[in-house]
Amino acid sequence: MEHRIDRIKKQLHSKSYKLTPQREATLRVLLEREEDHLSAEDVFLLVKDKAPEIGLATVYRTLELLSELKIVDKINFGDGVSRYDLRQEGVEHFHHHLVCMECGSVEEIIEDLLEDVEKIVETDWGFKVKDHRLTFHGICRQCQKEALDNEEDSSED
Amino acid sequence: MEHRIDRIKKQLHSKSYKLTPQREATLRVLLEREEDHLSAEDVFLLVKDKAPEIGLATVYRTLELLSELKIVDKINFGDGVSRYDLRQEGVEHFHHHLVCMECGSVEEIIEDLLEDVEKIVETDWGFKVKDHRLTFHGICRQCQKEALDNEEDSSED
DNA sequence: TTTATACTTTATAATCATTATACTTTGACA
DNA sequence: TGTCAAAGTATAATGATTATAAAGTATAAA
Repeated sequence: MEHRIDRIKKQLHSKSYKLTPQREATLRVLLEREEDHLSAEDVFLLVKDKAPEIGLATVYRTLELLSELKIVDKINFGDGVSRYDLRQEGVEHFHHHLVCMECGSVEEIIEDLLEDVEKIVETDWGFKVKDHRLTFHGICRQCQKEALDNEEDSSED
Repeated sequence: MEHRIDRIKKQLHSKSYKLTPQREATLRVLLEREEDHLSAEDVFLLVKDKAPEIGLATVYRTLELLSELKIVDKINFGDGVSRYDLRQEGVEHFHHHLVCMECGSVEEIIEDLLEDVEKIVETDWGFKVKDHRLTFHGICRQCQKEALDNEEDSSED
């Protein structure tokens, strides 16, 4: 983890930003909860454990900064809150999400499934793609299973 | 246009909703500005011209209703406002968008580019896809052209 | 034509995420 | 040590959306 923080520190310095204790605390939270999709509020509460004197606005500013530098991705699943997601190292594109309409869980897909689609867009529409956001809405494996189980139950009475 | 309104009226009735004058006025605005991506506020202001007595909350509720019935799509480009987009008739899936990072223009792609990708998601992740949202961020044809022109200008001095 | 019932709409207030403001603190460097 | 700019804090303000309460409206039975 120290390694990644160091790397990010360098990224900040290269744009003449500093890695202040507050920013570091925020980063550590994001690193520790990498698999989650935390809202600004979530991040704030978790950072508060490490650095209780931090303000909400600072967390917002830090997340905004990290987002500008493409260290995190700011995503929006349409539930009214922005969520912040650490970008995989070395992966230059936005990853995809599977949002379950039943339980609200979010899975990630790291691999790029869109290379072919991007080619089509670039040639057919003359649009130079820089980034993409792809979200599937549907039913996750777990919820499909549960739906099936319930069906079996109800057919037994 | 009357034809489409009639069709939508039937869709509403089939779920026992009524096409009230307010709902009709809202729909007409959406039909007239089909190529735009209007926010609730935009729709409100435009509907006010037709039916000045309408309230903002009614517009929100109408858009929410139309969205539930899949007559419009509620989209979010991350600018803090939801936008509402009439769904093409007979097209059962969400369409895609090309958002220009330079001029902010939004182009639409109606064709489904994701059939293959969805198959992969369903088989590899066991995720039953119901809908998808795909947005590309990049530079539109027009802005690419302008950038090129400027480059030529500056190389002339 | 009344009356009952269930929807709709309106206006306004409330909510909630996010941002702006007005200080205060910190830390590098002269 | 003193100065200055970047960062941070607390709090207020903003702006999109939603909830609420009161009033209106259509429909169908009496």
